[in-house]
Amino acid sequence: MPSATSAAADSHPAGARPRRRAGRPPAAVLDQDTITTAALRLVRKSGYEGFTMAALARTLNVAPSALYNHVASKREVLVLIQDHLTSFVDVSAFDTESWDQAVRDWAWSYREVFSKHTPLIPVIAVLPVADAPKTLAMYEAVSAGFRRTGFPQERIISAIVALESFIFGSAYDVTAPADIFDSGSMAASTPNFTSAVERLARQGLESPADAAFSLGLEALIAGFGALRR
Amino acid sequence: MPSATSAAADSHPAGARPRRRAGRPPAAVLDQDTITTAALRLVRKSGYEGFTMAALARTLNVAPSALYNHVASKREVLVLIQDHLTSFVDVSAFDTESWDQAVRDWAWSYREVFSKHTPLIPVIAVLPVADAPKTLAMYEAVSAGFRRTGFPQERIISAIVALESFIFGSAYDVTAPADIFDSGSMAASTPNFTSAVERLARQGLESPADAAFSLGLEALIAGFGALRR
DNA sequence: ACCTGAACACCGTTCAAGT
DNA sequence: ACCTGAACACCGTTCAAGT
Repeated sequence: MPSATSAAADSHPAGARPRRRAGRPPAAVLDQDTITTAALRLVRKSGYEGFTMAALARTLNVAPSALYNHVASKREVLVLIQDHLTSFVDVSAFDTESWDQAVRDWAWSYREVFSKHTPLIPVIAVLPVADAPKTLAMYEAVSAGFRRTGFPQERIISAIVALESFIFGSAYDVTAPADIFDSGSMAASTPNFTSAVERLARQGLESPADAAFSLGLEALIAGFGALRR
Repeated sequence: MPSATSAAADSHPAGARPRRRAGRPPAAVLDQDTITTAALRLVRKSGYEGFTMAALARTLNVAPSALYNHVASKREVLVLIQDHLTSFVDVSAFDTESWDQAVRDWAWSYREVFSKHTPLIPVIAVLPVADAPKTLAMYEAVSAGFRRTGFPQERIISAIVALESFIFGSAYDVTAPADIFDSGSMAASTPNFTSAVERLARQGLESPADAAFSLGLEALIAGFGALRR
C-alpha cells in the first residue's frame, strides 16, 4: 500500500506542463487525501448505497481502475474516511473540563459523528490503531485524560474500549425506525415489554435513542469514576 | 411477504406422489424454517463471505430464483437467522437468580451468540421487534425481570437498549485482531496510550475483549441497580 | 403454487497496453 | 509513475415459461 500523501505533486518543469485538452473538466491529481475528500463528499450526497468505486472514480474524472494505483481496495477507502471523520470527534473537553464532563462531551460527540456513518462501524471496530493515525491521536488524548484523573493504569484501555463499544452500538440506535418497539399483533403475549414501551413513550421528551444513551453513559461514567484513586 | 411456516406441506393424494427422479438427491420442501436451518448451517460452514443466495440454493438443491417464492430478499434471510439465533440466548437466570446475576448471565450469553455473527448486527440493531418474534420473546423475559426487581417502568426500555448497544459493540471486539492496540511506529508520539496498552498486557489474564466487557457490564449493572425502588 | 433457466443491472478488481 | 479500456468473476433479483 502506498504511504501517506505524495503531495509534492506536479513536478513538470515550468514551461512543459501538459496542456489541458478542451471540453473535459480538469482531472484532479489523485492522491489519498483527494480520494478521501471526494469519498466523504460522495457519501454525504449519495449515502453508502451510492458509494461505489465506479461512482467515486466518476466524481474524480478518472477510470475506476485508476483508483487502485492509490488504494488497495474499497475497504481501504472506508478506513481513510473513518480516520478522517475521527478528527471531527471533539476531545477538547479533556483539557478544559472535569473528567466526568470530558467523558460525557467526548462520548456524545463520538456518537454524533458516527451515527451518520454506521456502515463504517464494522470496519472501525476491528481496525488496528496503526492503520488510523488520527484515531490513534484521539485515543492518546482520551488516555491522557484518564491518566490525569488518577484512573488505574491497567484499566484505562478496557474502560475506553467499553465506552467505545457502547458508543458504536448506540450509534445504530440513532438510525432505527420510529416503530422499532411496536410489537403489533404480538402485544397481548408480551405485556411487560409492551407496557414498558408505553411508559417510555408517555414521557418522551428525548428520543428513545437519546434516553438510552444518556442512561447508559451516566452509569458508565459513575461506575468508572469510582475506580479513580 | 409470506407469513410464517406453511408446514402442512405435501398435500398430494396418497397414491399420486410425484416419483422421485433417479440420480438427484431429494429436493427439500422449501419453507422459511427449512431455509433458515440451511442458511445457518451454511454460515457456520462458510462464514458470511460464503453466504450467497446461490450457495444457499445449492445446499437446498433448488435454483436461486426458487428462494424468492419464500423470502423477499437476502436481508429477510438474515433476519430469519437473527431471530433463530436469539432463541439460543439464555434468559433463564431471570427466573432463578438475583436481578444482578440474571443481567450478567443474559448479557454474556447474548454477546457469546452474536460475536460469531457480527455481520447480523447492523440488521438487528435497527430491526422492528414485530419482524422478529423470538427476539420479542427475549425482550419480554428481560422486561419482566426488570419489572419484578422494582426497576422504574419508564426506564426499562432505555436500560435494555443501553445494555444491548453495549453488547453489540462488544461482540465486535471479540473478533478484533490481536494487534489491534499495537501503535507500531507511532508509539513514541502516543505515550499515554502506549503505556496503558502495556499495563493491560502485563496483567493479561482475560482477553482484552473480555476485560473490557466485564468492566463495562459491571458498571452498567451497578448503575442501573441503584435505580430500583 | 412453486419451480427452472435465462437474463438484467450491477459489483469490486485485475491487467495489458499505452503515455 | 500512473492512466485507460476491456475483461473477469462474481453478486442479488426479476420474470416468462413451464408443471
